[in-house]
Amino acid sequence: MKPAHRLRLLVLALLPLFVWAGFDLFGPRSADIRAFNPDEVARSLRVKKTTTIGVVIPDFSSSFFVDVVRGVEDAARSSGYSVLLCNSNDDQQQEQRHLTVLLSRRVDGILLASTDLYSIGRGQPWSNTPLVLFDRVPNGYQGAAVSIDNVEAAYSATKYLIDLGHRSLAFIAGRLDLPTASDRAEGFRKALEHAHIPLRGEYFKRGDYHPQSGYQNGLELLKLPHPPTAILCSNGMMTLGLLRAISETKVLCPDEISVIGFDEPAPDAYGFNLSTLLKPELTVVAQPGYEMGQRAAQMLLTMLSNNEPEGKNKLFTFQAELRIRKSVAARAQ
Amino acid sequence: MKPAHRLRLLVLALLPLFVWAGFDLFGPRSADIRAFNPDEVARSLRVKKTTTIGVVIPDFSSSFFVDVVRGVEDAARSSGYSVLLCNSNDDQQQEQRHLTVLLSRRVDGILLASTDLYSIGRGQPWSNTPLVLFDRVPNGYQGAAVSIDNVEAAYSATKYLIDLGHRSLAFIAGRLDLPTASDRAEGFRKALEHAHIPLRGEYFKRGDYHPQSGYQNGLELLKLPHPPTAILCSNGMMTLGLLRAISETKVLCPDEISVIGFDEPAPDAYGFNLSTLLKPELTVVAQPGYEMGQRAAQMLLTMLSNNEPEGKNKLFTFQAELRIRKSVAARAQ
DNA sequence: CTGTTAGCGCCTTCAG
DNA sequence: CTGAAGGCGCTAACAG
Repeated sequence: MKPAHRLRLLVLALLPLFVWAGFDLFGPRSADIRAFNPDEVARSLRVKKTTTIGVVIPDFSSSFFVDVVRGVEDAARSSGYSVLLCNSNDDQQQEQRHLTVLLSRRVDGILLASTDLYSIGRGQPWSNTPLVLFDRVPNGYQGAAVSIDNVEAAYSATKYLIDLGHRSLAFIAGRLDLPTASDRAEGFRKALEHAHIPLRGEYFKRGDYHPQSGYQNGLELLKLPHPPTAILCSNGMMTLGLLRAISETKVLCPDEISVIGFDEPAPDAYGFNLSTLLKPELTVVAQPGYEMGQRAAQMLLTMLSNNEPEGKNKLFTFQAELRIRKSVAARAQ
Repeated sequence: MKPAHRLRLLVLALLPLFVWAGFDLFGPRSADIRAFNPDEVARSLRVKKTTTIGVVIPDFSSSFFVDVVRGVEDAARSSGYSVLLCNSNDDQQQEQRHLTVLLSRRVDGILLASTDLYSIGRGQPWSNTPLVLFDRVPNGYQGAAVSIDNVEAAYSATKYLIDLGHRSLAFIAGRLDLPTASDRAEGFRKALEHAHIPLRGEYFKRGDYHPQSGYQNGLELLKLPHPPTAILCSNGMMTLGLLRAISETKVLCPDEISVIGFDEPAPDAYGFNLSTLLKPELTVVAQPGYEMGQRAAQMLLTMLSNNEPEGKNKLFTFQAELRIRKSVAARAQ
């Protein structure tokens, strides 16, 4: 018998004595705040599970993505998961690097709004870490994803403008290699087509989802010999830039130019939103960012607990909501 | 000699032969995209270092904290660190739970804007995980922290109002148990005192840093028999609520009421900020959130690389900036 | 049912 | 310089 064994035996033999004598051996210890604090790293190594999910967003300035992350964080936390947050800054290399890091850190799953969908479509050799795409989902993607119907969203916003009498409609598109951008563009085109309104080339602007391009394209539109009477702008950051352009050129909104933006340009705060306080109060197509994040996380967690690395063709589609405020005016024909 | 050894020996003996014969044994493998993807979990366990930092913020709706996180993420990433993001929702229990989780996950360090400074002041038995406080730093805190001089910031904003002729000044305070809130209140009081302006009790409102309290307190102030001519509001979320109250009551700003808010109510986006587009364009005391986050992360990383768990009394203090826009009007005496 | 052991994948040390 | 072994802290499997 080794000395260690002998000692243990001794302790065990004496234990009842102490207890009987009334010593509170365990009370204070278990009441101690730092009770027992297991090493999750070691545990993760052993059980091959980190209880951590990685989320990669392309833009941390965009309140839409911040909302998504809020939703993800809430859902993850309530299931005991932690979230590793990565910002790709809309840079493919960064995104790749982030994904590599997440995989090497053995996250249990990944939530991704990709800036480089080509590599997703190609089917990355991503081990078999479960993946849920959000917001940016390739058409026909065969996997778990959450998104909105961008064609429909842009279509109905455009139709709203047309129904109010607008015939000179401009569109500021995002990066057209992204499905969100091309789908919104398609929705816009479709609505015009259905109303038999020709689309003038100079009214279709191609931006990149960043504020400057909204500003620049806005300026160009406003300074056209025949400026449009309404502009649909395909994301929140560009809308910011567009509003700036409008304010600088002193064009009156909505009197001279009507505007609809995609996304609230500021986070929803307990029922208030800054859009309400803008001049003019901005009419927007609002995506339920928080809910999308929550949902995406839940889908991922379900995949994890059911042990199904492939999301079975599940695409959850949310409805965008046209929030009518005061940046759109009716137009006499 | 065990069979395994024998096999290995054989392989080693034959290796040169294959190489000599021109077989490219390693080329394709090392050129493979998934090259070698080490298990960071195992590595972390071995080297007792996770290259991960935890950051705990109290409010994910606040664009100030989002800015901070952006800064943290950038700094962390550029040093190869990942960040575990936690939102305490201004709830002490959540915060405790998050901290416990972060410690059990063996993060290398923690960045914290605490909602429960009492426990920090008490000196938590936090192992010796390096900690950098940001934004919310107890007075006289003996550790690494980054913050702004809140007394000074509120003082100079108040002085600005006084210099413009205002004598009926109201203040909407945050949670006064937090140093940011009490310091800003103190700065406000000091400025009045120095100008020999008495502080009327009904002009000093106590909020909780959330939008509703800005709304509620704003409403109360505006409906006073003798309403103030200017309001200083101590954070961005409450300012949102206040603006809402102003807009609902149709009190004219800045003509009837001047307003200064703390923090930009929306994230800075490449030089544009929504404040510029609000009606009225909002004058604010802006904290450099992004820089604060960057700095806090850098301080932490330095502590890590120098292996100094105690930040040596280092408090880095940023300057807040009064961004004068159009929500403040001069007042004839 | 309790107590022991093997090994997760890596790095560091030490032997050859 | 190259290769083998031990062990980080944990848990699942197994032995008593």
